[in-house]
Amino acid sequence: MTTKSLPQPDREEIRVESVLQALGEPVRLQIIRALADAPQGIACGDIELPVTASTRAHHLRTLREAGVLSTRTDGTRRISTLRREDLDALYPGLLTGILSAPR
Amino acid sequence: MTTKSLPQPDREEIRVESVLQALGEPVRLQIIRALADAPQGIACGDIELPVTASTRAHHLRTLREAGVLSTRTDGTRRISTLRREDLDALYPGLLTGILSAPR
DNA sequence: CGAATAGTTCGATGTTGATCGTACTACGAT
DNA sequence: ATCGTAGTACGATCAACATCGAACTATTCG
Repeated sequence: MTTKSLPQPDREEIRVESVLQALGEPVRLQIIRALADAPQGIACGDIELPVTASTRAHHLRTLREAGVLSTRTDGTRRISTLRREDLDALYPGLLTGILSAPR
Repeated sequence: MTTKSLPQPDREEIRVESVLQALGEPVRLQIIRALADAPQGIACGDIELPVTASTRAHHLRTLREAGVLSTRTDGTRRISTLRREDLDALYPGLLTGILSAPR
């Protein structure tokens, strides 16, 4: 069992436009909320979503490339976690504000 | 000199997806930053933007309909202000987090 | 009134992006 | 080695949207 991380921007490369654009999509917001409830990370497939697997992969890639989440490989599974520390450092309050919104 | 406000969603009608999507566009983010620096409001045309007047109007409408800003008519001018109170109440920290981002 | 100014609306165009199915890769188990 | 599972990559399609120019509205000024 190995563990490898997928490419993602460094903290200083994260741009607020990309983060906001990434978060401004209903399915992706749903993903973020699921991740926020699972600080230890969650397998992509375990998130209930109204889209097919390939669309799900597309959204996860978008979020990862924007710097919103981190993905590591664990066997055949991909475990994603929110990059809470980086986001809080860059945009203090942003994540909390978004997550406090009524669902 | 009359003053009339343009239609906009009530606070409880504002949806976080719309807000994020509205903010996730470079030109619109530029507008928001200008508004944040002008609490008393600013005329649309006085914001320096790399787009034509009609595109500017389009973005201002998007932001207004998302609930991000308020526009009132003042003579031939349209004065826009950030709906900071509403946004802070709905998503505490969100606006601050966004505005604290490096330009 | 007519002209100038500030801004919007409309229609067209090009680009971006969300979605899907299919084919593919990687890993684990039998 | 073969099979099943988890997920990604690719190509196509369709909808959403950013942009522009031109025509329009509304207000102020002369």
